[in-house]
Amino acid sequence: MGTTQLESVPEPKYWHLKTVLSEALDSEFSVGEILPNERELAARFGVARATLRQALEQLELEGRLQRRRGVGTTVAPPRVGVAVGTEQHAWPGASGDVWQSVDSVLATPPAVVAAALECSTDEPVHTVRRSRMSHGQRVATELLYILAAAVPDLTAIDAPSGAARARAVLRELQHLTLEGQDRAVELGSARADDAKELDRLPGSPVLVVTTRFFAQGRTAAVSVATYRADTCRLTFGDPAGVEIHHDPEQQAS
Amino acid sequence: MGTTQLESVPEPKYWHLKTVLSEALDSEFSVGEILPNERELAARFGVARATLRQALEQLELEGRLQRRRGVGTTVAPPRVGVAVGTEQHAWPGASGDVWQSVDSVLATPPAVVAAALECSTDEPVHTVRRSRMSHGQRVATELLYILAAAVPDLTAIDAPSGAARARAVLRELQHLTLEGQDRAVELGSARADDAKELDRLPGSPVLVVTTRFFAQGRTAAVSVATYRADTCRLTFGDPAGVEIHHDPEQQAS
DNA sequence: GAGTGGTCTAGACCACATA
DNA sequence: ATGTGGTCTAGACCACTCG
Repeated sequence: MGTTQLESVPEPKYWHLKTVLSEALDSEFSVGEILPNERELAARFGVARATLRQALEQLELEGRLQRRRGVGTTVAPPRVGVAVGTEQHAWPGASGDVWQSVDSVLATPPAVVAAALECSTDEPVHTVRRSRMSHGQRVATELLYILAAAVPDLTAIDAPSGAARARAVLRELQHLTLEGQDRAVELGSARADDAKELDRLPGSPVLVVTTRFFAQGRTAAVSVATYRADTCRLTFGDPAGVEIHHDPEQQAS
Repeated sequence: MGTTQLESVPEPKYWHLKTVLSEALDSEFSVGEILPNERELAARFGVARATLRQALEQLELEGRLQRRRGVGTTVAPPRVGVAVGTEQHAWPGASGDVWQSVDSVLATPPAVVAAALECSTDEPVHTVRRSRMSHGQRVATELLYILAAAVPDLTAIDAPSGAARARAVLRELQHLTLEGQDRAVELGSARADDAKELDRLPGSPVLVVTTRFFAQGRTAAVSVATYRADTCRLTFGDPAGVEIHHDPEQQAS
């Protein structure tokens, strides 16, 4: 029989490509090194550029590559561990908080937030914008919604917005008794404004951490934090060493 | 001046499409409803199918749509909340555990796991495969690696593999004192085997939850759990109501 | 201005589910 | 057998960065 055993389950080209590239990254490239451009790589592997890009997209999703328009594709460093669960049972802005206040205004909440706060969409909330750095890079942005009714003394504040106002809101928050909190993580895609601040394109994958803070028998505040999914590994609970040399990313066995 | 103000920052077509579709989903479709097929939709919006697909991909990533080859595209139900942090400080397999054992073998660990376990790649580990259901759907698969040295009595077990063996391994584990644990969440793409079990295509986005268990002064076990990112919202900490009506997914403001 | 990645097109064929 | 989404191609142009 001249017919050799054909691939009974032919792997998609981009999948195979991804495997080959992944191995090449491990053995022939070092962190920060720049890869040949997409047209060159596609030609080298004998595929269309779109197919090559499909493989690159997955590798970027897994945190192996970093692509920047006008610059090129580089080998990404291992994901950084970012502690999310350590400030257990403390209000945002408590001492030791790693977030930096950017701005704050008093406004009505978007519908989704109003639902989480169990309030109507026309009840005023303080909206605080914060950002978080890690390893010299901005890794997350946050929108913090605080029921205006929960921090009544704040009406004395004059400034209508600004970082100083944000800090004043958070300072006021510390006087409340935190009765509990709640956290959820899910996949999302970056809104235009978050993307810009995180130096990513709109739509790039992010990990959305939603935290609800309970006080006075109700949900008093909600935080929606948006982390870069490509560069971050969120860590929880008992801290400790943060190693796992290279990250347990998935890949064809 | 005849020149009207042009869009100084022209939005990509697929981004605009995504916004339009997203609004249509909210107002004109109900959960489970099937959308027109891709060729039809592309024609209706006057774009190439590839462009339409780019929009659909993002909506699927955000959990708004579900696409199945040979079937069609349907409106996805809201993401289900899946508790991840409640069994705090208990071994896998303890009473109340929501995971179902599937199989177990004694083998040498992959390099990444060996690093997490701080052991060499030729030290034997029990590898237990488990899966997790929620709301009638399989939402996660897990590979649990347990240092063979940590459960020495197990050598008495005869069966070389199988679910019964898996349960025996976990039963043995309960005798150890759990000294602490460690958890991390990151984005990954489904390996071929996990994808099959989760009824997804290889490479689809998943949330990878890595848990390390400490006993006898070292890392005694490591769990790598793979959750469907499209359908799951991982919840942590103090449980409570799991509401947030529709999910704080990101989108063009 | 040259070179990069990002977007978009119009087609083709394939794998899969269903009737 | 038909219709669906998934893969792939070969081109074009655009937005961005940098020398």
